[in-house]
Amino acid sequence: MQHRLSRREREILDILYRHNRATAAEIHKSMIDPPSYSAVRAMLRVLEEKKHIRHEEKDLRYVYIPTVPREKARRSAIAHVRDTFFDGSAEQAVATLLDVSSRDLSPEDFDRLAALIEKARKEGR
Amino acid sequence: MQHRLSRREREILDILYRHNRATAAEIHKSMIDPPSYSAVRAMLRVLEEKKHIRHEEKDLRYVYIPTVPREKARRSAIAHVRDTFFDGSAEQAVATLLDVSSRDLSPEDFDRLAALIEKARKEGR
DNA sequence: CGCTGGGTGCTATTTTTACAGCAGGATGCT
DNA sequence: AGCATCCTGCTGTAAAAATAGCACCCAGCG
Repeated sequence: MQHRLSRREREILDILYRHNRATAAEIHKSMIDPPSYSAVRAMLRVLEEKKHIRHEEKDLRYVYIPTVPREKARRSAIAHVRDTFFDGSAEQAVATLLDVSSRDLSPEDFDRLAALIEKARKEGR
Repeated sequence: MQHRLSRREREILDILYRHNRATAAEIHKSMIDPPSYSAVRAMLRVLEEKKHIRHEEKDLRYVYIPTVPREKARRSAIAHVRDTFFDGSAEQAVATLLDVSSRDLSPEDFDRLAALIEKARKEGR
């Protein structure tokens, strides 16, 4: 389902997940190597037809929103990365995640992470 | 660059990252809703032209390998998920990762995870 | 040897994607 | 009112992707 997305469709959807919601103009601005504005709008129409997104009207313009809620999408995205690149090992995935993110983490972040582990440990029982 | 991949190309590349290396037949078998074998082979040729994969010859058949090493691909994949779905927060990403994986984690895994955090904390200084 | 079962290389075709352009409607200046 | 601006809706089309179908090659076997 999610796998049926074309390159641009995935790009647009990723932008929507980053922004939570966005107008056609915002999406256009966020695209890398963006096509014309009208091309973006055409894709939005297709994405909507395929039920990947929907829109609401806000101040006379459309605001687009993914139909699959972010919470659900993020879970499957991270599980997919874990399984594709880390042989299903959450541990390895965390290791890489920490490594890639290390320069942005404060001591407090580490405290919170440690607490997270303990929480998961207890809940796991 | 990585973003220029079409739907099937990404699918094939993901399979290659899961398997590390694979023959056309193995890839074909691993695809969801697979097209004909020859269709897969055509895509492999295109992927190779575009330098996303290369092949080695093993026992008279081709074994395909991603040109971008797994280690590098996994780092950018996980950073991408973190940024797209978790507002760049490694902490949130770890939380979801643990949640999604919790039923597969042993007490020893939690020990290792805790150790991982401490290690990252020290290295971060 | 002659056939069969894999594999490869190449090519042709259909379907999808990616894209741009234009008409039309509301708003808000000036 | 007239004009510019920003939006939507629709349509056409070039390019790329997805796919199938050969022809050919080589190894193994009866």
